[in-house]
Amino acid sequence: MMAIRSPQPAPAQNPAVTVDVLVFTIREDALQVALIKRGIEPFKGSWAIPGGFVLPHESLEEAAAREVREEAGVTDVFLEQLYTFGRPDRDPRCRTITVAYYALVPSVHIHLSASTDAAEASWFPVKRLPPLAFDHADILQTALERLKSKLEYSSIAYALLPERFRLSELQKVYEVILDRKLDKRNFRKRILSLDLLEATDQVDAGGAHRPARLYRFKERRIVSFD
Amino acid sequence: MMAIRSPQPAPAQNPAVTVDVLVFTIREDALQVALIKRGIEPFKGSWAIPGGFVLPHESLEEAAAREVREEAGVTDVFLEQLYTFGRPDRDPRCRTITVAYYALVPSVHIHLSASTDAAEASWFPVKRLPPLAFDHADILQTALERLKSKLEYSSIAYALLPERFRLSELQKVYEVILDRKLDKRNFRKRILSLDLLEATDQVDAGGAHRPARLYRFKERRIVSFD
DNA sequence: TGAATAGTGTCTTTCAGACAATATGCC
DNA sequence: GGCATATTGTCTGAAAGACACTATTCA
Repeated sequence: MMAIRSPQPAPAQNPAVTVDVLVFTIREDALQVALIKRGIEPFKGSWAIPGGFVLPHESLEEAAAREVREEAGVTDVFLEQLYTFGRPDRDPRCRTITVAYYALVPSVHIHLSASTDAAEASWFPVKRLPPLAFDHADILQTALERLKSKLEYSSIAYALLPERFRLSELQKVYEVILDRKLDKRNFRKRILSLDLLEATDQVDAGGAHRPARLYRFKERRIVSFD
Repeated sequence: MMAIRSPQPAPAQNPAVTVDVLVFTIREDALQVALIKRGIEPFKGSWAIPGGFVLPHESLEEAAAREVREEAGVTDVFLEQLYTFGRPDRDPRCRTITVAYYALVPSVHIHLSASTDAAEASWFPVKRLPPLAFDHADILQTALERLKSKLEYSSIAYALLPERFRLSELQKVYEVILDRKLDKRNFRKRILSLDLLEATDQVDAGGAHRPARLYRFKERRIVSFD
């Protein structure tokens, strides 16, 4: 069976396409996200997820990686496409479709840079966010859900930690993302049984207490379990 | 700390944005996908995933729903965004970014329609696909992985079945998507323990054998378990 | 009565979760 | 020796997976 439908012509003007990147890290025992304060209208003075146009020669992922590099000065970070947001009215200026990515950077000193159309850049704990521009609150919510669910069945946590870490640091990553306390014995039993980690022969240079053994991920890449 | 980076200006011309939709159904005990035979260059004569431009006034999801309606003549189907594909060279004509969706339609007679730039539309079992245009083989692969994983932890199977169905039909849905046989007793025990189904007082009008009880989903919407 | 599918129970293993005491290094 | 964190095991309940026979209807 065959029928003819009316064609949809190419629109007179294409929508603008941007890539927005949520850069997450763990700081001060909290999950934090990098935001910029907008220096131009619309939403001048509001905080927003950093992003920019996709250039003609680059892929979406390359555009996202460039954004992370410009924003946080880091390369080789975990970067994954999140979702594409395209409500017709999401940008009052013109039709804009944004492909959102999220990046995970290790909890070390990350130097945020403000871009030209941003007055300021800063980390915010995801539990204490300022009002966000555009539909960025939706995007952030989507990212937090993805992060929680991926943490449960994959090894993404490696991307938030330095190469060597204490098991208690790894547990803290799980706790701040899942937003609940975990039992130490059960956590260690489960995480070690996954066979993703190996103990190193080093211990940390901690404080006035028993030093902890340092572990590392056997592979510093995403592995799914379950 | 603050640094100034060079701005990325808006590109002289925006990329084209399309929505492609993988329409899946179960036919002849196989997972099948609707494809169109391209009537125009490039890839004239190749099979492709149906799609089209996003119109100025519609959201991405509305564009995808319109595509399903035009292609398969059905509304109210399960529809979910899959992934956005944007390799710079994926369309030889011009920079084109496609937001891929997938739809699940019940295994009843679906009347496929060819659009104007398609010579023909047809169902293909996903295990016997023709060569596909553009990067559509990648898109299909991504969809199959998503479908398998969502089947395991959500109730999407409802969208592939009529309102009332035999448990053996439901099991078949799982088997053809996961591409492996399942044990009948374990399958029934597990699926019934999820408390998503309810038995109706009807049995099917089957053949020369004991009739099967018909079940239905308590809620015809996606529910996640695990 | 034979063909075809429907329908059902037990056992074993694995995993998750509740739960508390001892060990070690540093000051 | 006191403090702060590290490290470790048992029990219980739930769920997954292996596995085979009886029931029912129709031709």
